[in-house]
Amino acid sequence: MLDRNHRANQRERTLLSKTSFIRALSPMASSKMLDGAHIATMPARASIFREGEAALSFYCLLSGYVRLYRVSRDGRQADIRICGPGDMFAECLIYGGDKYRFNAQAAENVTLARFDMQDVRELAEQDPTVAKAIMATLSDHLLSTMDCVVNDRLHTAPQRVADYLLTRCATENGPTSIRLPYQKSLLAGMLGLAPEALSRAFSSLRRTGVTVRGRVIQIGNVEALKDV
Amino acid sequence: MLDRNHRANQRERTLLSKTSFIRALSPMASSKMLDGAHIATMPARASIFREGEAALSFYCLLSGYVRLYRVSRDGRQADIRICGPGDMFAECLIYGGDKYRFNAQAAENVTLARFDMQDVRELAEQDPTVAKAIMATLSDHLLSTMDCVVNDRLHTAPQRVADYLLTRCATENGPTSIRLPYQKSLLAGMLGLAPEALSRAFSSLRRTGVTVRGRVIQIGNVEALKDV
DNA sequence: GGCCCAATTTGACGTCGATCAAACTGGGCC
DNA sequence: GGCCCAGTTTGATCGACGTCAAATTGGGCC
Repeated sequence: MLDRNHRANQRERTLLSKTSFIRALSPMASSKMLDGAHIATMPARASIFREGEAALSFYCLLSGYVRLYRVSRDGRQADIRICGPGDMFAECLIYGGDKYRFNAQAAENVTLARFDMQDVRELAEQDPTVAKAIMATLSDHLLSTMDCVVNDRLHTAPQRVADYLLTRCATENGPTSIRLPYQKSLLAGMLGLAPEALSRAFSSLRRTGVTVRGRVIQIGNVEALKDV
Repeated sequence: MLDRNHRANQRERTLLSKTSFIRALSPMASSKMLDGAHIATMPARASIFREGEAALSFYCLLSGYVRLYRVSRDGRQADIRICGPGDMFAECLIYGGDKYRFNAQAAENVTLARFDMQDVRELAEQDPTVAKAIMATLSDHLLSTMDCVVNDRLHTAPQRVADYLLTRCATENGPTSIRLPYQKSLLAGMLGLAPEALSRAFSSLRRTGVTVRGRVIQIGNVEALKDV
């Protein structure tokens, strides 16, 4: 399951220190967290944990993308969140139950830091900056999951895609272009769409000046996307 | 907007003390929270706060139901969560930004306790039980919002209704009956359905032994609902 | 540069749920 | 008990998206 599994080396400590979670900690707490981190690399499609397993650790992603999803009785999958470099996941179980509530899978080769829940719980009791950082992360994830519900319920496929493109645009107006950091099928899942529906949404955005070639998306006019 | 607005009296302090949030606090923190609570009653349909307003307070509901929702550009509404007695809401803004991110509206006559965010932030720094209780609440809300996304994406209307009924069933098997605590249109919204779709879902569940008369739902066999 | 295979796109079709309009009902109130 | 009206149900229609199958493409690799 785990390719490698070791304590964080200097390079990995530096990467971790740049994440918003670790940066929010006091120097003392930060170094305790770094000392407690276990680093592992996993190949694409590997399972990180499964729904129902005992939730002993939570994770911080250093490189690659991870898919959090649940499976229905008839085998269909629904993505809950896609995590990228710097994102934490399963932190909702620090005070939220003792079993994982969804599956986590590497969407490509990934490097991740694993933290022991119990250790962090104890750290949070002693150092208020730890509790504060956890609360900030939980709030952030809660708000974006709420956004997800609202998007699903109010927007059509082309609108969700336009929204997504806007969040990843550097500029506020005019033409620009974006390179997707992952496969389209992953993007489809995070928008709650079948890959075919994403493809059709892109092609319906052609009239709005959006051109797709592989992972590169050309946007004729950012303003125009705002009123899809 | 606010009918009454006063400090919590004995009756209200008792109600508040029974909520899972307050019960998780140390005696000291608990009494500070109760002292800081402002009680208000509001009539059905009244707005409690709107998206974009400065987020100065969060709330704990003492009686009635509150709808959290967002409005799309073309005026359609999507419910994010329905809160009942004992539920907290807008607590995700304690460490999650300075503006409300959704609207809150009384679904019927409600009594609610208002807490000053800044006061509670300070309390959380001093007393770890406060931070712990906030984290537990945030985790709980995050997990149930994730459930909501998954339900929307994987289940049809009859399945969502069956799920809902199962969560509110006292018994594990055999026949039973349930009384909805609110209007069907509110239930429809929380399941992400139009009222018509909820009605049709109920009528499609008749073949599974579900009978509806007003707010009373008769269930022939709880087991049967599990494999809708 | 060409090959190859997985990823993506396109086409055809079915189903689910939104919407609008009209009929009905149940529960609060006198 | 009867009235009344908001809330709910029913009917008809439509658009959006999922699914399956087949065609196409792009990007990694030699």
